[in-house]
Amino acid sequence: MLDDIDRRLLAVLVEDARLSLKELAARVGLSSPSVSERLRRLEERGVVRAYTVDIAPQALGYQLQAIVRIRPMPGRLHVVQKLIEETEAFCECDKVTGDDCFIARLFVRSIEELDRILDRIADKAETSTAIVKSQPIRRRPPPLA
Amino acid sequence: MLDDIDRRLLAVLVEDARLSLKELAARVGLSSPSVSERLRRLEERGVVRAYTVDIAPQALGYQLQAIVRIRPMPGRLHVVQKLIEETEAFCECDKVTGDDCFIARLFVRSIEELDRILDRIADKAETSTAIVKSQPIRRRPPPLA
DNA sequence: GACGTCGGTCGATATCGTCCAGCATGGCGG
DNA sequence: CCGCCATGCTGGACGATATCGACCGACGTC
Repeated sequence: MLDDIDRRLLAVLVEDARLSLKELAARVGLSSPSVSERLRRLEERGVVRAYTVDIAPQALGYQLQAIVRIRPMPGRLHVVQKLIEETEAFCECDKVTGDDCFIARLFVRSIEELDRILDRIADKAETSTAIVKSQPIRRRPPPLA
Repeated sequence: MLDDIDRRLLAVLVEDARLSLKELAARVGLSSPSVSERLRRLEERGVVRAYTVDIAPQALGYQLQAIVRIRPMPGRLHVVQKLIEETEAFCECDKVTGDDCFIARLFVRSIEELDRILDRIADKAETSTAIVKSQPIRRRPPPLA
């Protein structure tokens, strides 16, 4: 599905998605129109979902990051999901198998803010909160091989 | 720290980090040299950590995503952390407070692969695995406001 | 073996990025 | 209160880059 050049192209873009076509072309050993065409097709096929920017949460004042496991009370699943989605501080949420229905990541400016947000869920779900102390692995794509 | 234009710039870049300076300039109502200078400073100050590409894991053959909580056995913390870091399938790992020492995200091609990877940790740590069924919120930055 | 398709290069032209000079604004000291 | 400096913006010129069209070669099909 992806050939070797596509993979190298993606690997380069993971590092710097703003490189010029010319530079990308040089890195993978093609001409820039070819690279342009390959990118177009990767986008079209949905391999590339988006080009985006990685922003340091600290720079925005978010000093705290928490991972919350959320188990809605019977019959409250949809209400809880909606509440999570509408809370902007939740920056990632997965619906998973097992007792915990949702696992979500939360960025907050303070413990008080964390408490305030979790309080709003407290009567509809049980939550277990873990504060992030460090990130041995910060978001990376799965191996391209 | 960040003014309104910086925030709008970041908001635009989150959506498409490959837009030209000219286009970015038009979106925030400045000239392109100004935008260029603002980006340079956002990068310099560490607000922008990187420009990157969001790749669909399915396109690479990763059909399964799991979230694993990992509790190393006494004295095994560093060995376990090293093992996690060296396993490329772990694409995110946070060290957290609480009983679970690590919470990690794993991309795999099959249940067999998941089993194989967790087996390598099994004698050094207890793990609880949750398979991701859907993603109500897929990675987004915290509110820029 | 001829033909169609796909993916590539090359060169011309349009578009964009960068550099520079000059100008407006806001904060500060005399 | 006024002048001065620092900062950040703009516009235009010029070099760099993207895009488009024409063409080429490899490969698979009939």
